[in-house]
Amino acid sequence: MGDDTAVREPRQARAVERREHLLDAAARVFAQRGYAAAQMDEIAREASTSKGGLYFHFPNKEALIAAVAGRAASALRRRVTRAMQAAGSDPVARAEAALAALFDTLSAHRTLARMLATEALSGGPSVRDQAAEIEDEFVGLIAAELRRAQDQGRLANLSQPLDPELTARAWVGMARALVAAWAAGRTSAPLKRIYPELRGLLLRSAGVERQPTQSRPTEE
Amino acid sequence: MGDDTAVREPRQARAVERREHLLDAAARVFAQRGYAAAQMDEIAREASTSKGGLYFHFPNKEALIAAVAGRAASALRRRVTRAMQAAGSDPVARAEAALAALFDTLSAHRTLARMLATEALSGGPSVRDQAAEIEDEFVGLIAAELRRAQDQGRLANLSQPLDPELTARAWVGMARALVAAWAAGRTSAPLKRIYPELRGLLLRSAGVERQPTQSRPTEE
DNA sequence: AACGAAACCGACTCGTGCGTCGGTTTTTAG
DNA sequence: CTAAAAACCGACGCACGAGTCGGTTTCGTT
Repeated sequence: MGDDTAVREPRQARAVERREHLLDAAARVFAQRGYAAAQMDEIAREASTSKGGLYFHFPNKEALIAAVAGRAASALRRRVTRAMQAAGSDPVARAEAALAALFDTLSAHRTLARMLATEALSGGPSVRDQAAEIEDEFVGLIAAELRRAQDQGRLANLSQPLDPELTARAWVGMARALVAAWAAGRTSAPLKRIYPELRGLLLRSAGVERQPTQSRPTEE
Repeated sequence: MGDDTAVREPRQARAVERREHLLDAAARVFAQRGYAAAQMDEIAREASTSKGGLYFHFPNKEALIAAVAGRAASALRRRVTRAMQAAGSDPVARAEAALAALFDTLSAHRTLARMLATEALSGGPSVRDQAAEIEDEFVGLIAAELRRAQDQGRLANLSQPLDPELTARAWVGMARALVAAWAAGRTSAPLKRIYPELRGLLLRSAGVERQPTQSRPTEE
């Protein structure tokens, strides 16, 4: 009787796997059509299952997109925190690494980019809030590093010391705007050219002196 | 028989006025509820009229929001170009004035802010495109000034000269992000503190040397 | 005043798509 | 092998809200 806990794993494992499969399909459809236009029927079809099967795993459309967004958020969180760790202890390097990770995660998955940059806004208020929370989390992360950088005197002495949170928000806004423009195909610049330039804008805007050694756009 | 054209003006004038009235109501409702959730019935009620009356002036919901957005866009355009003219011929001052005008127009009318910053994205593709076009127009305006500034050697000599369009996009992105955060109440900073700081971020990011004299946040 | 056109009204139609539910298949336990 | 639970199926019900339409009122013209 030692197999007490492991015994029912097959059930659970299958269920989890299935759920994941459904989320993948949902993510694709949401990304392509947007929240409102995405139909539960189509998502089911995309996952080669039926509406009933879909509704067995998720109580409604709202919950489904929330789950999709949640999963995307944690993937992003994982990548970003990893990049920050890899960047060592220099706060400027860490902040920049976070932004870089955000930037190329978004640009790698248009799916995710559309979710967070545009589509997230069209879902019900709950989704909107969720997206805002994710963004806030990042802003907080970056703001903390900026604060440390400030304390260590890594930023230029400005007439008035800059507000780390506000600056972090602006940074994220810049990144978002550039990714969005690129994703929508409204800029001619190729991605490779965009990031280095963004990096320069970011660092200069905060008055960083002695830039950290360029960390390549986090290849992976 | 010289009164040929002017004769039916009373009719026209009333019609225009009425149309304007309807657009006001629609703008309020769209701003509060968002495109999808706004109901034609409610808009009609808000304008103290009926659905029939509303549909007499606009063929459908899509056209209505397009008209609202179009009107907002031209108001914004008017303000921005006026601010730029008032700023004289210095390209840096002009670019900054444009941003400032954008910023405080948005912050003065949460209505408009929500339209352009968030809600515009949830309407059908046609509205999304319209919003993107408006943004592109601004980006172009600012990019042109940045280019001139560059030619006049007003920007720091960077390792690689910066792309004006990309920079302009980033600027708009920053402004949008800060206004959005403020409008959603997710930042503690009051508006008065936000703009000066944003201004600093903008100018530093582009490596502006010899900043123009501070143009007050375009009071009007 | 009398007529026609413009403007307005609101009950109704109708497409759409979310969520339900009785039933079927698949999986697991004994 | 058998039974029960889990997982899945897809036709249907139903609410919702855009847009229609026949009728009414308001306005300008003669």
